Amino acid sequence: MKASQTARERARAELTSEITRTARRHLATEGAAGLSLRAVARDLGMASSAVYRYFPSKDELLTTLIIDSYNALGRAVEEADAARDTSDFPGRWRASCHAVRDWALAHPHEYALLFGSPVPDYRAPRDTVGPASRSTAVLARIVVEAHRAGALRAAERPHPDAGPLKLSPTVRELFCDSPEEVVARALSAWTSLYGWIGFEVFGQLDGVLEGRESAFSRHVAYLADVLF
Amino acid sequence: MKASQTARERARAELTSEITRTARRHLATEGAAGLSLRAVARDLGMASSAVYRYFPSKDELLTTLIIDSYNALGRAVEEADAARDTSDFPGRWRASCHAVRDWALAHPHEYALLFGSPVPDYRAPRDTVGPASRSTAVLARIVVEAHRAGALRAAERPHPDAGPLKLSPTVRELFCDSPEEVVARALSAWTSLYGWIGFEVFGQLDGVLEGRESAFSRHVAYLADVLF
DNA sequence: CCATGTCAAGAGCACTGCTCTCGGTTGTGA
DNA sequence: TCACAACCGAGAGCAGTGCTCTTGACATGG
Repeated sequence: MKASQTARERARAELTSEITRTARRHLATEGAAGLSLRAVARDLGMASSAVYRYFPSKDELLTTLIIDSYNALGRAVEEADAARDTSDFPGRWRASCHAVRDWALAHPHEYALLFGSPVPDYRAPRDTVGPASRSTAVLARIVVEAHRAGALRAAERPHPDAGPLKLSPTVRELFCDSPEEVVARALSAWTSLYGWIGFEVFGQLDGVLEGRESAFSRHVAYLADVLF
Repeated sequence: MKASQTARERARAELTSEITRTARRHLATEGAAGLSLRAVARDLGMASSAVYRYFPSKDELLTTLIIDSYNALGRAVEEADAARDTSDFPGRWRASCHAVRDWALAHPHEYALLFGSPVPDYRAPRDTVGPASRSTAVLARIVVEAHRAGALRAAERPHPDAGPLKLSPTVRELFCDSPEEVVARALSAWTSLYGWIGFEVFGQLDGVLEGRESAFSRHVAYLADVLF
């Protein structure tokens, strides 16, 4: 019952992963907009219609690519964070930020797929939210643990003209019992991180400055100053 | 010689602007990827091939749309800045930041065209760099003038582990004789501003928090703290 | 008044996502 | 063992895209 079904299903799983693999290769070279089901099928030596046996639509294929990319980014950040001493919160912060940037620069098209202009007529299904929050969860954890260890100055300097934050339950859970000021500063730093990286990946910094590595380090240090 | 040619040329100019107008409408509703020359021609009741008399390629049409969008954003920011008292540097900063955000939220597809994932196989011609820097120039001017007026604390707190910035001549000119620390902090704030706005426009903040207006104000205030 | 240059339109090419049908294979329950 | 059902690949086809080339109509200027 197992091996018998496996004959077919193994071939199916094989071909499915083969499709995603070549699709990922196309995505990395041509970009999301240039990803063509027909081209993928052509590379695999099969009819374009056959691909639809494995992915009911291009969006479905895109979804698995998105999930894979989120996981790849998440893993990279998790590893960078884990490589540092647990109590070295600024070091963990810097390492995680650089991990995001390194991954983004190494996989610009995947980064564009995750954080760039949304693909038209594509609605991200529920399956993506888990992997999507993986890298962000690392950054949030660093902030929360730093706050618990008393290594965070953020909470001590609440901003005067600050209205209350209306956070979603998910985010509130991510930050546990951290005070609002901490969450607000973390949100600010989070978006700022991706602002720089996005500009760098999308070429907005192209004619602006060289030596981006050290300039980015400075940026991350400023963000850390807001937090730690 | 003038009026005679004008008969033809006026018709040509008329149709050209008519094309860009409907193209801009399509862009605003469908997005850059959904912009179709054939659809524009259909809306105008003419053959698709006729459009190519006015724009040699889709990229060319896209370029004028990009320039228009950059100018619209630039004008919005310039007006917001001009509406404030010249010496109220934090106020000008806040107003300009909010102007960028307001324009972006009002024109999400145009924003995506300017700051989102680059359009595949599209290379921005030189004509775009002028309008592109317009909105950024406003922010830079605020920082420079604040520094000259001695209203900038940024220069007083240079960052310890900071390598030298290798700026392009254009940017160096934009910031005149401002010290490196000021430029670095301005760069950081600039990217952070667009990081938040990009996340908001592209839906990254969708399930994260409500009351974005006040949360954004807080973000801008943090950025101001880094600068002023 | 006629040659010249401009223009819109149509056909056509190569490409896309996607659907449907037609055989062929494979797996399974009777 | 055999038949039936499920699955699978290939091909044709539809509607759409950007873009090119040719054709015929029109206005303009010498």
